[in-house]
Amino acid sequence: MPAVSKAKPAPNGRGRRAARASGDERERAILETAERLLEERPLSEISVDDLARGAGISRPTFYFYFPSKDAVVLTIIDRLVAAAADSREEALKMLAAGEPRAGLRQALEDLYGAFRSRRAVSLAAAELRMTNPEARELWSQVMEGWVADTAAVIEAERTRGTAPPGQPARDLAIALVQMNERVQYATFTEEAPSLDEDRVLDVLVDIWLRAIYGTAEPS
Amino acid sequence: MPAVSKAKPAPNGRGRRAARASGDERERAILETAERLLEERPLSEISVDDLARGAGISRPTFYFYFPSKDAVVLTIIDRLVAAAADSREEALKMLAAGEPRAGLRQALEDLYGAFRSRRAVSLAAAELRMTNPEARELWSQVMEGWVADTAAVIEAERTRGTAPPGQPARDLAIALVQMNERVQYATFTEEAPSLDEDRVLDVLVDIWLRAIYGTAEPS
DNA sequence: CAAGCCTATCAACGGTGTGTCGAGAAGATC
DNA sequence: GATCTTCTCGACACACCGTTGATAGGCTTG
Repeated sequence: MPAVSKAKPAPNGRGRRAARASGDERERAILETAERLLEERPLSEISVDDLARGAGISRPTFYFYFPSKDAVVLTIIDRLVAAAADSREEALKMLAAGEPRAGLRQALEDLYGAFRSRRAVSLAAAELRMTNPEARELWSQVMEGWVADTAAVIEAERTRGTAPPGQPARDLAIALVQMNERVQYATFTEEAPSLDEDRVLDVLVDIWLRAIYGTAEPS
Repeated sequence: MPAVSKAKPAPNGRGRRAARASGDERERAILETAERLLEERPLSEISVDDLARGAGISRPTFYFYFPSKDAVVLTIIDRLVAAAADSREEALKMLAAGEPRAGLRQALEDLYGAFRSRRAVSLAAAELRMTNPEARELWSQVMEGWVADTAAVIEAERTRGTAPPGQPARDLAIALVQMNERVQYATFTEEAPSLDEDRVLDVLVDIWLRAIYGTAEPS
């Protein structure tokens, strides 16, 4: 991969140029085309040519704006992730101050909503993660954020004496966060065994509560 | 796709011919090459040519034995799934008769082991699921099997009075089974936040027990 | 304003991978 | 030994990728 022209050292790390003037519109057109096409078919069935044509330019010109198809999708995912991070902060405030059940429900609901509202992008992220290390890294950071927050909440509840001891808080957090990811993904794709859109949060909240606050002493 | 010669109507539905004599060895060679290469790199970085050369034949000859790279991997996954299904039956016997904690632990351990012992194939299955409908369908059936069994166990425990009521048994089962899939996948790939090989079962068993047998009444 | 310099564009090329077609070789079977 | 079946591959057509080099317009700036 030869240098991406010299240019200014890209404000965003994603490798697309700074972009100015009319080129800005083109760049937006590419991103919008990508989002539009992702509503229709999976990432693997979208070519660079599709993106270029959709944005009204030729394939080589596409490469003037983005170094690859993956870079386009990563830019889109970046935005989704940023939006979801805001949701997370909101949710944590609510959780920190009070009622566990209501707070947790609100938190998981916001999170679910953030991805539900951009279903196609969420699915593309999962697809890209399979083949693209950068996407893997990005998603890792996202997961790590939620795990850290969740672990902190669990620790706090245990210290407060409202939650009983058990598995290490971080381990519990990892499993719960990963459960949410998988269950939500299944719901989005409506794959074979999956939870209904309107049941998924009830079930997840219940498991979180039992895992965090419950003790299981089967007779 | 023109008819696969006429031949006998393939014993297996996967679309490869019945194969006889020396062709049998070739077919095995292809499958073994695929498994070997999957230990080294992801499915997306293996070409039909790699498989052909690995089996000592040319690319066109490969197509005499399998209609595509995907078909090879599906055949391999088929076998893994069959082996795992055996594990499942074993595990259920143990669960049906007695101690929930020990039984459940044993069940999840067997399941984990079945996929752990063929880590590369398990990861390839996950990768293929993203792009191949047939792989998706196959995996769906696998998940459905475990969900059905798990739901049955939960129902039974509730009827026996050993487990309290709660979310519908099937919904609970779906979330738990999907959690296991995701958590185990993360452990296999050692991705960013993931559970240690030797902690993963402790954590999963604990969550299952709390989700099934526990009630959560946060103060 | 002419000379230079960025931004933006694309035709054409070379490369990799896929799947098919048609022409055979090699070994049974009649 | 003629024929059929199994098995093999060279050569092709196609799709997609990423790069090169040439060009055209705008915006400085001396």
